[in-house]
Amino acid sequence: MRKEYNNRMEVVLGVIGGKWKAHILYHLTNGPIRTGELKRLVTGITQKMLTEQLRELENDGLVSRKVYNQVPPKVEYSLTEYGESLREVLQVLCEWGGEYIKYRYPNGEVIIKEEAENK
Amino acid sequence: MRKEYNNRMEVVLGVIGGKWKAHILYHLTNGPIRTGELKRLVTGITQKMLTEQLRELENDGLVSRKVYNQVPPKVEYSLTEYGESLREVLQVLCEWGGEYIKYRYPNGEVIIKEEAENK
DNA sequence: CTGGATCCTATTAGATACTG
DNA sequence: CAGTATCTAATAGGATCCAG
Repeated sequence: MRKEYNNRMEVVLGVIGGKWKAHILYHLTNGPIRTGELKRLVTGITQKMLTEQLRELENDGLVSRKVYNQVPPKVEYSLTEYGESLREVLQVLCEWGGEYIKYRYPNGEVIIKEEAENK
Repeated sequence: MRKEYNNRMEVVLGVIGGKWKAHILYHLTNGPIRTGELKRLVTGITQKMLTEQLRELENDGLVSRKVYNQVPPKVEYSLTEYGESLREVLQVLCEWGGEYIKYRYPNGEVIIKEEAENK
């Protein structure tokens, strides 16, 4: 199937767009992680969505899936070598997010839990 | 309404996430643009979605809307001063998109029209 | 017990027609 | 031309089931 894109933004959104992917990838930048842990970290995602999104990321070459043949089952996801190239991109996104909150809610009306914890 | 985020990625996705926003903002980085032109550039978007997304971006302080009181109507959208801070972020995303295509389709099986035109 | 699949419902996006 | 309203189609969410 031959696909055409109108511009590079279409490419990016095709690969890491949607409601969950950037979020999943963001957590994967901290190293390999098991399904359950990932599900816990990506707030609000369902098992179904998580599996679907991970499969797509695998097919796009950004994530690899490692199955440990044991009971109880253990599956770990991690960034592929090429997936690592997203680290910087995700970092830029996150930084902007942090600045945005400061800009819009300078008096701390809105908080980011992960950062509040580090105090 | 007091909102809480678990991390900065949630913030970013809340503001520029979804199927269309990054795409719209990307075109706005080229300067003020009329509704119809924007609709033409954001491939596949419907009038309804375009209006909805622009309203949300307005409410989040990233986009401003200027109405010219004339017949036929003319409305122009542009980035706000703060919205300009997204320029760099969108740029990083686009660059990654360009690299990704080269990596996955090194023999040019997939093309990006906007770039093909510049040859 | 963990990871994943399936089915059904709820929510959101798309298509079309209409108004100022 | 820009925007709204209504209806339909697609997609996400929830509950439940299954395999190892």
